Amino acid sequence: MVMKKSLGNRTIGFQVPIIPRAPRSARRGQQKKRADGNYICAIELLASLAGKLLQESESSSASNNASEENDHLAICKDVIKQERQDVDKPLKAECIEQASCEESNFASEHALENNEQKFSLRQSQSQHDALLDSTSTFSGSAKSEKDTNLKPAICKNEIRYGMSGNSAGAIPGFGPSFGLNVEKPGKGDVDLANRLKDSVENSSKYPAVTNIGNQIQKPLCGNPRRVASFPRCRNNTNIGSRDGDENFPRFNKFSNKIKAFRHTQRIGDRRIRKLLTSKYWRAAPKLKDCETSKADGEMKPFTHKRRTFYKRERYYGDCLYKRRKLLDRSSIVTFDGVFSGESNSSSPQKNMNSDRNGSIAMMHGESGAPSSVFGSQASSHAKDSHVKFSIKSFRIPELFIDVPETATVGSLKRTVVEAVSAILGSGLHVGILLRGKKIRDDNRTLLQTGISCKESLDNLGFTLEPNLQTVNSTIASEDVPLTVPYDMPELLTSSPENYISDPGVSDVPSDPPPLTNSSNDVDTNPESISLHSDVSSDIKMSDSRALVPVPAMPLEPLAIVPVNQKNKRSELSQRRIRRPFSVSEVEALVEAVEELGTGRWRDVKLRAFENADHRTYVDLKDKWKTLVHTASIAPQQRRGEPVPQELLDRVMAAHAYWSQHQAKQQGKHQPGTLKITNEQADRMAIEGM
DNA sequence: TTTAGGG
DNA sequence: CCCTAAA
Repeated sequence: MVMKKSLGNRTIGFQVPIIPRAPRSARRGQQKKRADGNYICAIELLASLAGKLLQESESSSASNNASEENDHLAICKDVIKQERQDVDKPLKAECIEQASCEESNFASEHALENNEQKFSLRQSQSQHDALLDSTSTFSGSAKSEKDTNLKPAICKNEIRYGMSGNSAGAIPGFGPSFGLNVEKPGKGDVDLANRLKDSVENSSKYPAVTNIGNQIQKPLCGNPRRVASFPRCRNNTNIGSRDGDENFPRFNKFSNKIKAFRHTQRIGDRRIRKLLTSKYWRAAPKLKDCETSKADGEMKPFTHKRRTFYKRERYYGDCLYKRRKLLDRSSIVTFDGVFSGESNSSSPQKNMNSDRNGSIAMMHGESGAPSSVFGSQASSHAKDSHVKFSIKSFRIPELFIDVPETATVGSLKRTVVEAVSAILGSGLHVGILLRGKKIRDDNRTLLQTGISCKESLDNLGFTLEPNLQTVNSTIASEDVPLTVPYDMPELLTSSPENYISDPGVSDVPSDPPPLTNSSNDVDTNPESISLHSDVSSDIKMSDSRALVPVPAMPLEPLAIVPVNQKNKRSELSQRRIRRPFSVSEVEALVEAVEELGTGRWRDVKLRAFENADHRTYVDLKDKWKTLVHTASIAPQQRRGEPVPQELLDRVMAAHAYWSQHQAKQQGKHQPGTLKITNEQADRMAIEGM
């Protein structure tokens, strides 16, 4: 039998929490075995690490893992529960270092709570439970540790891990729930550059710090990368690898494993890719630079206010730096935004509206002033008016997974991951939905689009879509004032005025590490980072975490077939931006057609639109078609920029002429040859020509 | 890749 | 504008 699972375009809210966990089995230092099994996935690695930590901390009572694990689970759950109770208290504490594991747990937990309902995968209950368990376990282990000396180390690791995960970027979409606030700062940008520099510089240092952590930490570091690798990044420049390998001797082991894993994955990817490549998924995938994404992991840290944030930056510094190079442009801006965003973090509640996609909450505020109330709207769209977005989750494309009945749950998970990673691997970009409709015009301002109104906020949704590598690169919408990044494949654009960032989008493409951590996306991209930073508020933190945690599922080769015709197009390829023909273009077209006829669009293109890359011969043909139609209908019925009747007459004349001449006899016409039929002449006479 | 048409 | 079958 085949199981079909459909993710549908649903928002998957909480997946995040799940992600982090690795199967318990992975936990106890059994990594070796894992390696053999192809299964090694970042999660597992993490789990293993966690397990090691536990072992050590718990005194190497190593005996039976199983029982211990179970205990851990129990513990975790308990802890979680407790934490939940405590949850309400703000996470404000700046614990970057101390960042208590608890918090992290809490975050994930919280995320779960919030998102559970949203969880769209219709997994069998058992699977679901399994996921939860694994998650719990993971956190649990950490928790148990907290009392030990290791605690600090662990915490650090977590943080780090999270960061790296962020860089990995990835999947946010998929699991997406993350909260993000976007805001365009407008000021305070000044420091950004410096900050960035610092962060970058520090990034190199960071490793050292990490090392202090000891073995455990090392592994962690490795994990992120691993994760990164997951995604099929081939090119990986692997930032991680470099640093990691050098710094961490042990890492090599991992890397080997990882490689193996990758290998496996690739194979799987291929399959997927094939599938993807099929008509529905044309866009798919190239993997861009995977590097950045590497890490994954839980993203806890996210929020811890600024401090944390900075740390993160350091961690990722390398990545960021690279990214920056790659992306350049607006990234910085984004950052700025982010930083400024911090101020926002005000009330957690901000995010609260979720549309049906469950994803977004927007708020308006004047120049960054936190509008605590969600709808506060853009009362005045004054110049500096800003729109704040808190994206809790993204809608993802529907996925169909076809797996043998005999497949294991683990394989199913892997399959899902694979499918997800396949999509992610191709890169994502964000789509914006307003009242269920996609907004494609990136050049429109939020105001124009209506996104700034309260109502629209309620009906706003963000989707993650496979990125066409074709990047329109419109991205640099520098010219465009407010832009919704929507089209941009990779980068989020930060429009000068408003900025909406799309978390993860850009990064994602680069690394789709399926596994993990979602955070990466966000982190990776400067933009995303910025978003996160904004989120600093406690609540937000939790949200962000949620986002981060992307599911870690091991991959196994299963067949996943993205189907969805509905989505197919929307997700894969962006519809080109509509660009109405101007009168002058119409004139040029008419002229060319008069001379060349209606069957030589290629020539028409060359003759009259050679320099207009956005006008393909198909476009010209279509335009001609519409012109003919336009000319044949009453002027009142015509829409758009009116075309001079004179041109329409010529269109009709040419159309008639070439129709009669069976047109297309290529070649023979000399310019000016067009003859006007009587009918046309009459018409012209009537028109007064 | 182009054409030609339907959507 | 998109998508495709044909050529």
